[in-house]
Amino acid sequence: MNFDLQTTANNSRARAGIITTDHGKIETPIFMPVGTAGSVKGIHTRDIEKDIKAQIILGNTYHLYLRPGIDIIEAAGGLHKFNRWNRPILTDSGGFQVFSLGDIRKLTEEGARFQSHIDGSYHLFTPENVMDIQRTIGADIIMAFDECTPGDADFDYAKKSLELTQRWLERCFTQFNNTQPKYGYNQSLFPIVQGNTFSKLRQQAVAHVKTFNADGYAIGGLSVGETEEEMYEMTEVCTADLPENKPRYLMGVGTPVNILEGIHRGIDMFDCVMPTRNGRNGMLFTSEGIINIRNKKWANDHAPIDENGSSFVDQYSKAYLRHLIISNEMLGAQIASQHNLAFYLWLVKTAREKILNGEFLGWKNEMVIKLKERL
RNA sequence: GGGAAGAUACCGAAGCGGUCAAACGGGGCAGACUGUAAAUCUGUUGGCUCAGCCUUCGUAGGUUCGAAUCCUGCUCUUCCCA
Repeated sequence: MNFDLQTTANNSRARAGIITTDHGKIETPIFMPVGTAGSVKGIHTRDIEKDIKAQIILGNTYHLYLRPGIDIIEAAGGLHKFNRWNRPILTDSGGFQVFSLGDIRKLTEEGARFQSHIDGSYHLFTPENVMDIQRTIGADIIMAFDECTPGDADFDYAKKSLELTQRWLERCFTQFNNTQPKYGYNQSLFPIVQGNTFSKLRQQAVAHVKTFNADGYAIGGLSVGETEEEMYEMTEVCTADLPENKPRYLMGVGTPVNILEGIHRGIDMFDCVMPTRNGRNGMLFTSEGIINIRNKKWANDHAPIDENGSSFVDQYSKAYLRHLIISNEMLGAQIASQHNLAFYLWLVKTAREKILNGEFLGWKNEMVIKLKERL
């Protein structure tokens, strides 16, 4: 994997670059649709590629390991062949599930013992087997196995947790470096910066991850309950010290505003379930603001969902989409998800253009005001 | 024509003398959702000058300190027999 940093804005840390993988190029800043179980919920890969114009999607180690199981993915020839997405894929390690499945998991030095949310069976994830599983899934970018702490964790817990994440990271790289890709193309391992909302811990974490000279670096443990101000502050603390010539990935973020603010602070890659999950639940993100399409005021509004939207689904009327969502028709969830993803990809593409032509900061400040609007 | 059961809020349906403006489900309205245990979850759903008051349980009367709950007439619905 290679990263070509093209431009850095002069009055912002915003950057434009190109990541090159064996499955193609990714123009940054980029938003990566989340496809946890091997599918971006409700959207065909054809539309992900040609309509939404996504350049890379996510998968999740935990979910794919539990179902269908890595033996099946291996027999398919890897996730790209299994889900027929021939462009870059990034897999999350299951570290986020250490956080979100908090009730049914136990942490030890060795790893995390989980109970499957599907059948209650017990499983152990270690840095080593998570690397092996991600080798088998075959994503272009794989993530270190970490502990993601809740936003309200205190300093002592955050410090202990970071230290565990750091020891796990050493083991991740050892295992990664001692194993080979299975399908003939390269994989890159991204470490994850933790440290919760404590600048000192974040700085220590950044210094530690840099020692691995990785192909890219992720910032984790944000958008997990802390305030937006804390999230922005921690992002800045991290990007200040991360290498310029490597992509930075802010995990799990966020709202369209969060993404613009993240780009402004030097982030190159984002992922979030919000466009798809919130879309299924009737929330639309548009360049004019946020729409709750279930609200009665749209019932007889026959104007397009988003007149200037980049997706073909944007020409469906608000009244029709509302009818579909209210009626629990699956097409409604599909249209809403597709619209939101197309909007997110339009947003980062436009941000990239503005960075390249030197207009980013002014444009960003205008957009942030509009994007917070409730229609 | 004879007999039986029943009529409860937007719909379905509990309640069977006081703690009932009335359980529960659906529908309606609104909110939440940030490396997806989520096509999920939460709140609300008679009116008002809103910690109180007013009007509601087919309809008209009655019994009672007190009725959605008991009694009588009427109207309608469903089922059974002819």
